[in-house]
Amino acid sequence: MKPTSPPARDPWALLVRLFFAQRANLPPLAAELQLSPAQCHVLHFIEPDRPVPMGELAETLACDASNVTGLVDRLESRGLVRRRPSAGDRRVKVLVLTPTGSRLRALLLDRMTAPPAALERLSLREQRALVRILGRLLE
Amino acid sequence: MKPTSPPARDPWALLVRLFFAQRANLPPLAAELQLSPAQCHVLHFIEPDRPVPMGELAETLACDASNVTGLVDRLESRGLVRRRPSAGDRRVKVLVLTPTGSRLRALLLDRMTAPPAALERLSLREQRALVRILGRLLE
DNA sequence: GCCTGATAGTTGAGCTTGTCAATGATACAC
DNA sequence: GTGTATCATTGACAAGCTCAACTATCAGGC
Repeated sequence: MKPTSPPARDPWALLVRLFFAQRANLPPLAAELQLSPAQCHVLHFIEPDRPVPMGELAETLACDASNVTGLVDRLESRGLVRRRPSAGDRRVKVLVLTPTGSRLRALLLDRMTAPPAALERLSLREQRALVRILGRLLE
Repeated sequence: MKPTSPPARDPWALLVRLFFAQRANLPPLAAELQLSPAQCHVLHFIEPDRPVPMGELAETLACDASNVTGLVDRLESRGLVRRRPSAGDRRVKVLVLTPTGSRLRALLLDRMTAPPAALERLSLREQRALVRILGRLLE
């Protein structure tokens, strides 16, 4: 007895299931690149040539600022990221990728966006529809 | 210059972006239910009336078995989960939800599957197409 | 100029998450 | 039976994470 389905609930429930099913892929991928999952998130968020204030990173990761300190400490000690003073505000430090970090990030993104086999089974028409719909979700 | 797009790569890249954009929602939701994100994953995976061997949980979470031990220890001490001996194999222990755990899980799923506003903006036609395509991805 | 209050990042304590190596109990093949 | 593989646990330890306290800086009013 479910005459009227709640609006937009079914597609989202499916997406959540897809998230969880896909979630297990990150740990092995991270291990392959000698990173932790958390470090992958940081690296993923810092685009080359777009310095990111540490506070913005904490907000994006939905975690405490002091956590970002340690996270960045470890990435910096491995030469993947550098802290630099911000031009306008001397309290903030912005994060930039080193060349090594930039290369590792490219590798990470490449691996992460390798589509699972199930996607290949979709017809071209379905793939295009999916791109269009997801584009609207992300805008 | 990208005349031919690699097959199935674009839709997956979009899905990955959606994963990351949505990822930040779990920590606050978990905190609201007095759980950690990891505990949410465990609770999410144990369906009521479907006992799960601990080893299967470790595999699904892509983590070490000893990690599951601690995770379950804390959930069990809070009365959300119980360990029970397996009928067929006396080495394995299966996990079952307590009534409390079952209620909390239902609450969690309800909150998790509350669709973000962006989904409401899709037309009914698009929502149906999304359901159909995602269903094929998950089968 | 000088308070006052807010903000960015760090530090230290303490818990949880996660790994690895070793262990005890059980299953299974021979 | 004996040997070997498997399941869960334990202990040691690194990393992730939060909270409270602290320093340095900013921004507003006077």
